[in-house]
Amino acid sequence: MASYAPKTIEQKWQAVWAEEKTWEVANPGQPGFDESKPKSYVLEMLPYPSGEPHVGHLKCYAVGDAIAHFRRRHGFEVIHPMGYDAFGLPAENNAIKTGEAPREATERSIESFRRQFREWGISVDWSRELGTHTPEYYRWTQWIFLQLFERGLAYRTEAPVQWCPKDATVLANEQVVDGRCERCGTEVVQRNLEQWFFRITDYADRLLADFDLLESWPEHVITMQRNWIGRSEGAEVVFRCEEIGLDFPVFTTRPDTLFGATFFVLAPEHPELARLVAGTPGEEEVREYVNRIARESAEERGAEDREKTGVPLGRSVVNPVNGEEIPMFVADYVLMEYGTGAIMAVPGHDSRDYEFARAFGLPVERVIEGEDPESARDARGLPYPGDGPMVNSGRFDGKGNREAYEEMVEWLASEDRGRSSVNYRLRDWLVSRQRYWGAPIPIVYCDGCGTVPVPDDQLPVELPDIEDYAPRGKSPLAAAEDWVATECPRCGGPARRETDTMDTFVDSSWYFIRYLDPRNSEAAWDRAAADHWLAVDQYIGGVEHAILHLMYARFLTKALADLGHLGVQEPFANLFAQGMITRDGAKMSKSKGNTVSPGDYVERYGADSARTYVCFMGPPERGGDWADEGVEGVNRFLSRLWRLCGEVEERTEAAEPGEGAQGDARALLAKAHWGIEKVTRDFERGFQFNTAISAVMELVNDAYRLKDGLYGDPEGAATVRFATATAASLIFPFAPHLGSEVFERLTGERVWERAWPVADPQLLVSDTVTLVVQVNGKLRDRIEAGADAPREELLALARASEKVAKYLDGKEIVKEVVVPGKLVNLVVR
RNA sequence: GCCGGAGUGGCGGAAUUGGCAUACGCGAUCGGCUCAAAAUCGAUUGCCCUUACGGGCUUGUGGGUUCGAGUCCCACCUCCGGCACCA
Repeated sequence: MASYAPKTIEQKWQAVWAEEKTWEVANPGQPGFDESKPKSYVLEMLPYPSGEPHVGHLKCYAVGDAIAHFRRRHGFEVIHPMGYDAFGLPAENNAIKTGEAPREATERSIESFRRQFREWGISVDWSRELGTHTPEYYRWTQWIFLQLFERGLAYRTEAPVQWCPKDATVLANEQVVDGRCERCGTEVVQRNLEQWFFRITDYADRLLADFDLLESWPEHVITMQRNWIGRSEGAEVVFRCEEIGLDFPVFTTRPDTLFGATFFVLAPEHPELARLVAGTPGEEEVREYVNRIARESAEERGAEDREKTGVPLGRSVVNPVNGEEIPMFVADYVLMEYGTGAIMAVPGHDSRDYEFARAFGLPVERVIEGEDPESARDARGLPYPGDGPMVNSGRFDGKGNREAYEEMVEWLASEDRGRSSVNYRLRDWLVSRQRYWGAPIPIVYCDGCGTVPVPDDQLPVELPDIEDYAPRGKSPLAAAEDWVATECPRCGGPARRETDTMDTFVDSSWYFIRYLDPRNSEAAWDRAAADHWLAVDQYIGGVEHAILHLMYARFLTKALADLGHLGVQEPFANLFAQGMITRDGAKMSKSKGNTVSPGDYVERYGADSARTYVCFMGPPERGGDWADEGVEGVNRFLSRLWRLCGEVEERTEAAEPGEGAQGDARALLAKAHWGIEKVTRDFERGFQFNTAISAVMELVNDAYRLKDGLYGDPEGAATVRFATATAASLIFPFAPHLGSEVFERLTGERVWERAWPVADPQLLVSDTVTLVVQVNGKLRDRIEAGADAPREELLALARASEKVAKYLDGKEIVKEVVVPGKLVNLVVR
């Protein structure tokens, strides 16, 4: 038999799957729909097609495909689609550099991704393939935008955004890393621009509460989202500046410390700042400070060890609880983006306010007694963040601060000077981009009618072809005059199109629904199809999307459900976050020159080896370092299985082993059933593919060790054949081509049409066990014993052991511990 | 600083409920096959002492619980990831 030639085998089976459309599934009501089977939606995050797929893709799709195969063979109708998140910056940046249209570069990348995914043998229903950059797709992205717009969930307003001066464009928050432009490394600055937003903050509480609806998500992903949403309960309290007659509300989580407020701080961006200081002696100094802060980058302002700075305003506000006048400051440690952009400062109980008070010589007052002055920063134990009895707080003195909290809020509400309030770190989702390569926002501006949505029957608003992609502070689309100038859909008068495009996260927030009905030209999806397949039963992807993509998709699902278009509240019932593959301990990057191209390994060792290796290198949820020797090792194992198959094919007849297997035949049969049990359990217990694969390796190793002694008798020969076919069946989810080939050669059947094997429980237990004998907890002997031997017999065996005897000599046995079927521990003195 | 994850051979990593530590793979050493090499098949491979027989030690560190701890409890150290002046 020829040596293992993965390419031949892989091409053979890929052709079968493509011709027979093996992995295609029908929707309810369509021909071929099988209503007897339960459905399972297995989905990997769709790739952004840029250049070639990398090892992260290989791992993601290898893991997802293994799950899809496993579920199919458990009787599920598995939907397993594929598509491309094809709008985005890299293609556009390439266009700016080379002039090549983003569409062309993108189509080329898609072609390369599609080819490689087919070469990997991923079991995809290709009839559902989609690209988010096609008018057939983004027409419905625009429709979703309009749905949100009509319900007030999409709105336009002026807001500070991150601006990269070098690229002359706004950046998404996620494109700003440590205050710098991800692309060119330039420090970003804030600018105020008219922007479109989605009202995700309306859903903050439901996004938190509905974690309860999820079946299985990694705890750390939920925690990251929880932190991102950043819900804080507290109170809004109004401080009044009598001099100019203005109210300043603040948000605080500690209304119980109100009596300790000794000053008041506004953010440098606070809109009332100019009015407050107009005509005061300090006006110039305040303006200089504000300008200085405005010029600073986010990186400088967020620096870890930054000293507290600020300027007094020469104004004061009145503390509503005690009528005290406290001085106002402007300081950059107060952020305009959070709360009201103003704080009451309680240096006695807040470390930041304390630092500021120290720097400016402001009074520090204690209003809660601490218990442990020892651990505190200054002699009086301040600032003290903990609980305790109230002091210096008027009628609240002596009460517990938790109790005072409630009463203080009630009292403020009755005086109309405050109320309980909840604040979030989460901001509304800024979805407009001054970019070309995205879905145009379907809005028209008319002098007469204002902001007018493009009617559904005029969708899609197609992205026009342009010549110059360079950003100039506006979307490159603004230069496409013919396209911008349009008619108002409402009055028919002259109007101008919105020239911003949508954040690509919008595209990828609903693609998993479009897969369910991808060719529908009448609607974004058929409700019955969506109801049948949703939610996604198993979602797989990199943990780098733990917050943004997953939260946006959750939000959009809820919004669409509220609008009556979906019947689920959560899109992804189960989430598996795969770990990142590194090379020489470092993240792969072109600049480091440490990238691994899956194509090279597929070419050299075959797709089965590459796929199996990424599943074998360690627990898939953890990262791992790519090692060429590791791929070779897996390739050796698959070659071994291949050679075993060839030999078994020649030397044995097709047969099921009988009941009466003895000796080595029985041992090998038992090992095969152990392997079935082990692989099945590893799948069910969180996709522990590394140990599943090692179990198949053990089975193949045992077959090699025992085969020569078994070929002679028919029972033994049948057992070797069974063991080899079982190994093929179990490795199939990881190495589908070789699994199919070996299984077909040995059984004449197609492995994916066979149900997943079930272990015979009788073969999982053996008649004898190795009894471990310990003296004082230390291993002294191992003895073969009957599996169900009673306690006395095991003790007798243990005492009879020569190796044990010398440790008992002259000692008294004070305790005998017997774990039936496992061990005896003799405790001596 | 806060939140999460992890520390086991030369390396990646295994270890049901507290019961044989180091499965499987890599690497290394030796042997069969070969004129030779590759491939392959087989053997050995945690550390220390010992010619050997055998013995001792070992899961980041230090304590504890237990007949028995990689696993449970307490304290600490290190590394990785996320968030970070969020009032």
